[in-house]
Amino acid sequence: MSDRARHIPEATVARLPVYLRSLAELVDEKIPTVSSERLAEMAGVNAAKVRKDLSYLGSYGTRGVGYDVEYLLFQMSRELGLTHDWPVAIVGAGNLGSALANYGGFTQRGFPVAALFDSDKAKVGKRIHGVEVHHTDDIAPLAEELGVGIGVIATPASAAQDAADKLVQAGVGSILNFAPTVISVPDGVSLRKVDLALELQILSFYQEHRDVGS
Amino acid sequence: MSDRARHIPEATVARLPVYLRSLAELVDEKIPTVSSERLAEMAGVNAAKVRKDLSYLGSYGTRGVGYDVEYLLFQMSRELGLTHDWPVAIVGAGNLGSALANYGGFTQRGFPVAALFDSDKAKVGKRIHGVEVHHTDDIAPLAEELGVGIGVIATPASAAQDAADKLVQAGVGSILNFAPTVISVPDGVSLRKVDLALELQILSFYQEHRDVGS
DNA sequence: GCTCGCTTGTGAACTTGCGCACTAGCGTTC
DNA sequence: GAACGCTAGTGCGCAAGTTCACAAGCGAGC
Repeated sequence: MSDRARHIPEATVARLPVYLRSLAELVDEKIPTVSSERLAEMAGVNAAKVRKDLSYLGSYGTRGVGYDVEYLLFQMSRELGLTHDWPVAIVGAGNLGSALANYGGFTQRGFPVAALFDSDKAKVGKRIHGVEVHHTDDIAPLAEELGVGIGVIATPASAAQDAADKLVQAGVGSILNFAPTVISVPDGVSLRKVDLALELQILSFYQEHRDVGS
Repeated sequence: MSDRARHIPEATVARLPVYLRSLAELVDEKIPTVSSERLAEMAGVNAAKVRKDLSYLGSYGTRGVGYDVEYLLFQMSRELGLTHDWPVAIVGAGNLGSALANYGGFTQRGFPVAALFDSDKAKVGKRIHGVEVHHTDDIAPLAEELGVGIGVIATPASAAQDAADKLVQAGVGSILNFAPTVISVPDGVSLRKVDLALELQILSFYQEHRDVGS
């Protein structure tokens, strides 16, 4: 119970932010306690799954009553590492990179854009949403100096692996990849991807194979 | 073998587009055949997994040789339903919706933007990237008329469920949700989500819990 | 035409994740 | 203060997915 080293399953980790958002909504509505059933409904999952997921964080519920919304919110924020900011570096200052830098919700949610990088020297020196664009050759020294832990890759596919390598070299431990390609990182570096075309193609499959029976 | 109704596991379906992209690269490089090992390396997965995944499509490989790149590419495109276009409707003509409509790669990959919808009457009638913005009240008749099978939700969280309901009512069978909220759809409708904040929070967790041991 | 190397296809063990169903235990009511 | 209703926490069987390891079988070379 007291050891912080409990291993939390990946599937659970991926759901925690969903619970977090639900809890934030409940706080807004000034609802003091919530049952696993209610939370499950809000998060679109099974109630038993909610209880099991939350039990990995500790025993924060009260039997017969439910979970204290604010307390659980705090504990979950702490577990997710959201009690402090995570400066991010964005590699690629094209359409997507600029859009991400301009998107205010980034900073607002505790992920301020600390630096922007591009390999195009014509873009270096410009400012996007108040953040200066640096050359990709300077990723390592700058990202390290700014304490960047999370890197975002918004380059074309062809430049993505190089960007990832440079981010890793800069000591970045987590990468979010928007480039439509597979990139590889050393063990110990977390990697997640967001790929629009891929999502649409998956939906295309299910659309193509819709139940012909009904 | 011959029955097309084989059930393909979800996890496999999600990987098919990755293989597809790898195959497209191989075609560009004029490489005629590929082994499961090579394909696995390109897709960033295990070779046995590649073979099992591909076996769900049929026996398209040749022992001792590998897979014929072009033939496999064709079969996979067919299975994914990518041999024809899938007109999509985008709900929400704000920052994200506009960006998506402007993003050419959409049409280019066989997912032309057939219609744009917004609940703001001031936006109705305007054209974005050549596509007229309609009112969300007209989703049902228009989407049906245009043969839209896939809907994209790019609204604020508060409007997302309503958008989903209207898309479903219009007969849309697949939805890609960009709104940072959980939405529910009836059985038989496919739903996938892309959530930036969620991805960053997941990375934040792993960043916060990085191995203190090494 | 036989042998040998190579690669697919797949049975089977194993791992992870899910969800039921039950127990533990808090708070309230009488 | 005893009994009851309600909800968290969890053990366990089941399902899905992954990986290993091997048999099947193609093609090249002699």
